[in-house]
Amino acid sequence: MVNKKCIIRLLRYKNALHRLNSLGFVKVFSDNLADAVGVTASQVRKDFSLFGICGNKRGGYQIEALLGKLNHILGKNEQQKVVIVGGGNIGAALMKYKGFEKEGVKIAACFDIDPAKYNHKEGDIPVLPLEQLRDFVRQNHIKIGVIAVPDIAAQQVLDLMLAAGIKGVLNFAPIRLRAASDCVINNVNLVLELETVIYFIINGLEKSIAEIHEEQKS
Amino acid sequence: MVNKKCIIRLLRYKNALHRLNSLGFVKVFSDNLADAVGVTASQVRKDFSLFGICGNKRGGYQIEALLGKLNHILGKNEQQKVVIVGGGNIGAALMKYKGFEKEGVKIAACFDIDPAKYNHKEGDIPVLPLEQLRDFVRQNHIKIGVIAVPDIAAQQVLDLMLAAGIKGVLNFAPIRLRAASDCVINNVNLVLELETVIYFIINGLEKSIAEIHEEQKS
DNA sequence: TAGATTGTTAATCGATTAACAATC
DNA sequence: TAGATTGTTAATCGATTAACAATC
Repeated sequence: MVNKKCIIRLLRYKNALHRLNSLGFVKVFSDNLADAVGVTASQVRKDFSLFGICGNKRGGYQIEALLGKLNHILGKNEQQKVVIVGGGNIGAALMKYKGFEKEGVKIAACFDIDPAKYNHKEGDIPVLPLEQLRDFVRQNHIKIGVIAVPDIAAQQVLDLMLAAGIKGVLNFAPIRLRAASDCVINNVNLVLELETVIYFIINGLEKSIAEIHEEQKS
Repeated sequence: MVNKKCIIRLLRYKNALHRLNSLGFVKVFSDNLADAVGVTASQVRKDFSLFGICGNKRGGYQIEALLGKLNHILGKNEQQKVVIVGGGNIGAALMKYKGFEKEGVKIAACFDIDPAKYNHKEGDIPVLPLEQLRDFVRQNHIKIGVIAVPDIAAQQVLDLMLAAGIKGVLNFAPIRLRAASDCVINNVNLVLELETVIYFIINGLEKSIAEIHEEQKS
């Protein structure tokens, strides 16, 4: 089934293939990819079959063709534009972080209610008044938003985003957001992530820590 | 089985109980907790039974006693000290973020190799030279670290941390870290989190988006 | 051809949920 | 007592892995 974990694997296959490609490799076997990403070869073939990706019996997969298909599925052929609401700690960190641009994700603008944060220096990501969110999102056909505001404001911000046309959200506020079922919400709770580490340190790993490693990111 | 997802549920039960407690409630049924956290009542009782937590047949659970047990399991009775390595975007955001303190997590210090970041203003979290990591961790008996350095430095930083006595790590660098099996590593890859949202927006939700919601954080 | 690898089906594994006896 | 809720066992569900026929 195509769930979040499956997509994360696809993204990792894509990254591994990119590395192999730039090393000059032309073809790859499910086995190699499995090693590179840390899953079984069965898993790799199963994932591909879910997306109708075929290789050559006995001949493995052509890396370039495979990369092309994965890039298409993952939306890597066009730049993906996102907006951030909240120019505080997390919002500012995300704006400065180089990792998004590398993956074809463009942070188009950030919105805040604090005039002290407004900024439109050449080259910088603009930080604009929240009132401009709606028009900006519509004019730029933006579908993805990041919520990086205090808990108390998060639901309101989500509602604004959805009204403006945003379809998917990465939410850093540690609250449960209510949204229509056709809206994708992915929550990242940094405190919770740290608290799980604390638990396993306090209580020892013997109670099967294997699962935390499952989260291994490529 | 006690895995990361189970611990996250426990943390949410704890949060929900805290709210109920401050509203003056004295007892709670598995049903109420299930509603509050968004799981089934069976799941709640199963989780509790895994940790040997018993209620009263017919009478539910005493909130205070239950909170006490969960706080104990989750290490909430003592303040948990952590260090951050990397005072860049993410490290700085984490230091300023108020959410950790509220949950009894104390960021004791941050370490960096860039002297421009060093700082020891009264009241601020000190940013110290990386060379001091080892002594600081040992003297303060710190077991938990956060890696917020560029990918290229992450493995080296992990090795330093482990050598200093750190047992568990929250890692923001998007690479696979190698560590002894008795070390807990929890990876958070912000780019990947956003990329999964992008996938589901591009390809529509019909392919079962249910699972991304599973990540709902309390 | 013989050998190796895919694609898919069946088996396994693990986690969640339902059911229900115990009992307050 | 009758009714409601727990704690636990059994059933279900879903995802991963193993196996193997197809085939290059």
